[in-house]
Amino acid sequence: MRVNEKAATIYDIAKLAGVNPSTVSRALTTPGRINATTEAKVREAAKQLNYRVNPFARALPTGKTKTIAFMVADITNPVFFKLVRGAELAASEVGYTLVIAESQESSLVESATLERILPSVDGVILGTTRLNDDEISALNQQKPVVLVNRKVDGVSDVVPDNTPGIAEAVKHLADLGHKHLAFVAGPAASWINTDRWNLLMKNAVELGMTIAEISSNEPTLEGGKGAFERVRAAGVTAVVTYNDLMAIGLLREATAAGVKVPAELSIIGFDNIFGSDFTNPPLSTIEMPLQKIGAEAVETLLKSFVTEDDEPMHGTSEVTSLLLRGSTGKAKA
Amino acid sequence: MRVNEKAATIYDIAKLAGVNPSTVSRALTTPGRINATTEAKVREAAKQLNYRVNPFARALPTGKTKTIAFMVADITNPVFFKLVRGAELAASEVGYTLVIAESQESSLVESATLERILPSVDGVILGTTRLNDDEISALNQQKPVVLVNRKVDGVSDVVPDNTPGIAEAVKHLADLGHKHLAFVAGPAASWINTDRWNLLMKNAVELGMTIAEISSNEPTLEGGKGAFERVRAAGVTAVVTYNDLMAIGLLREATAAGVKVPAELSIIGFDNIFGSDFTNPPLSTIEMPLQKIGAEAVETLLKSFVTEDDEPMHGTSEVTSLLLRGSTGKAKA
DNA sequence: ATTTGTTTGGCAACCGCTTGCCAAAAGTTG
DNA sequence: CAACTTTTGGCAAGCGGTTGCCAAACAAAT
Repeated sequence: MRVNEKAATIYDIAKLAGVNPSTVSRALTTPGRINATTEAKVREAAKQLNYRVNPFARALPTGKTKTIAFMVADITNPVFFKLVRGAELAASEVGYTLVIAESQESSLVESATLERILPSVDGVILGTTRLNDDEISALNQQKPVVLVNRKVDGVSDVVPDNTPGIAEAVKHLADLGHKHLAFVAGPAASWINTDRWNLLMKNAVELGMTIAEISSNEPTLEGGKGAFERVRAAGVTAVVTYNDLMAIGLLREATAAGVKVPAELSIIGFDNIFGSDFTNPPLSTIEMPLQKIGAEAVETLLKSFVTEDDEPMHGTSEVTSLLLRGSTGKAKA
Repeated sequence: MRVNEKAATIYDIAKLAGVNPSTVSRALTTPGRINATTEAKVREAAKQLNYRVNPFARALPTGKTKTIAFMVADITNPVFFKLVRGAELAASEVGYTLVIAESQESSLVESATLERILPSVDGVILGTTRLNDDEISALNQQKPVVLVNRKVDGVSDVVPDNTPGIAEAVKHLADLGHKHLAFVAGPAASWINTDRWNLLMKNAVELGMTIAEISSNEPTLEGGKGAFERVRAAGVTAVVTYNDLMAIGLLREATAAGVKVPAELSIIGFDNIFGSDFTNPPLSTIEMPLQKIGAEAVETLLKSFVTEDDEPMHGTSEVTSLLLRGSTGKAKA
């Protein structure tokens, strides 16, 4: 079933066009280096033979693979879909191939996978990583690294600007008459968790509200569910969660416990993941421009391929914004 | 920031171990071909130099890339998550790398992407493809292809066995007293759409029910929403949709129109996608073993790499089953 | 001890493309 | 028209492995 005729090489083209293989190579890769008519002749021959460069043969002498690795902790986490799509689009647009790898939430698997994959990529994007700062720095010594939603000294990153979205959200809750908020936190070590909490706190205080941190939760449906009791205990009327998954877990637990959302409790999530509008009521959330972030991660990486100095780069922060649906309402009197 | 010492090669190892490079190559790749003590010496040297084969150098003479392409129409479609994960796991388990590519629902993009990626992979899995049968056959001439949820003559495939899930579902609806069903169909050209419809029809008729096909719908939220009016017009009490996305769209539209689910209308979807339990009521659905299907797709592809004959293979059908949640109920009297 | 068979490991060609170097050809300049 | 510069394209040496072929070394058999 497989056709056996081997793919055309530059030697075939050279023969057909009556030139040296090196001329073919140059005609195809260094426009201008070769006389225009010769180049045209070569291109014509290439087309005729349906030529396609062998990426491996090319990678050997150059060391450039035109491939980028995108590491995520869990492919099935909907947060990554748009991230991956943005990255994939940006990569394929410039002829790069994206290989996505899953660490299965394990730093061991992640290291092993990276180890295996590293020789065949030009750089790596760490979508979510289980690696610690030192391991990331070490990795960055070997191949360019771009971090998403995290910051490590000396390593490039792209993170969202949570400021506007959070300001809007807190303002919105204040306008609805809420006085006491809670933040259901995610992983303590997470840069973005800290950033969100700090901004939330700052904004809440500025508007004269109190805010409590419900800490140490798995960033999952279960984590949100498990935080419900503490949210109630905190006696707040509105809650912002670390992410949508937790918000949905919390929402369902609230409903199950007979607590009406948004009448008795307002909930705002983060990310606007797939399905966050399936809930009843649909979830209000602070949207992250995930696709743009994914795209920007590869752009940043691409830039680092050509840049000379080793200065880490920081993506121009993509802005978040509040997406109002049905899970917020007037504070219970 | 990048460390410059080049990676160790088999030549470095050869020098260190005092043998010929070819011996190193054989020691590392053909256990047994070389004297055990020599092999140990080589391995020791390799470890000492922290050697890692250059996959490109290896791919050049062998033509084997240890990479598989996984094509999907839309990365953000939740149906693919588990499919991709299953494939990724199965691939990395045997040292293969999976590159996922998105066709953006366009056969042009798909062809172009395939064109670009084909030289660097050993085979391709078509998760969902916009290619027509001829194009698929042509592709299959060049590199081994495995089709998911579709069948084309002469091409390997892995498809689920919809029989048990559908039998359960129809039985379940019959038990609830439903007499008149509808099937909200997906893409007419889809193998799996046809398969589902045929089975549904067969089962419904056997149990003495009527079933109407609401045809030609986009397999999306919108498609489901748009089918609502026709579902009502059909005067049925229960409906099975081509997939969960449509079921959710239909469910929401029904709710918006004041039609109670499941009291007035029972709904069953297909796939058990992420978020299908977020709805109110949570969606009952016929679950597909997507992760297993993904894994099996790569296993099938792997097998085709070693097999001599060109016979297409057909994955042992993974079985579907009914997942009952809250969207079905007694037929309205 | 001689013949025959089996291991073992070296040699060198090759996979397909890139690129530094160089000489021939063509173009400029005074 | 000589001297010099620029353009053009060929030559050949890699890039880092793999592998067919072969000879030396060793083992088994007569």
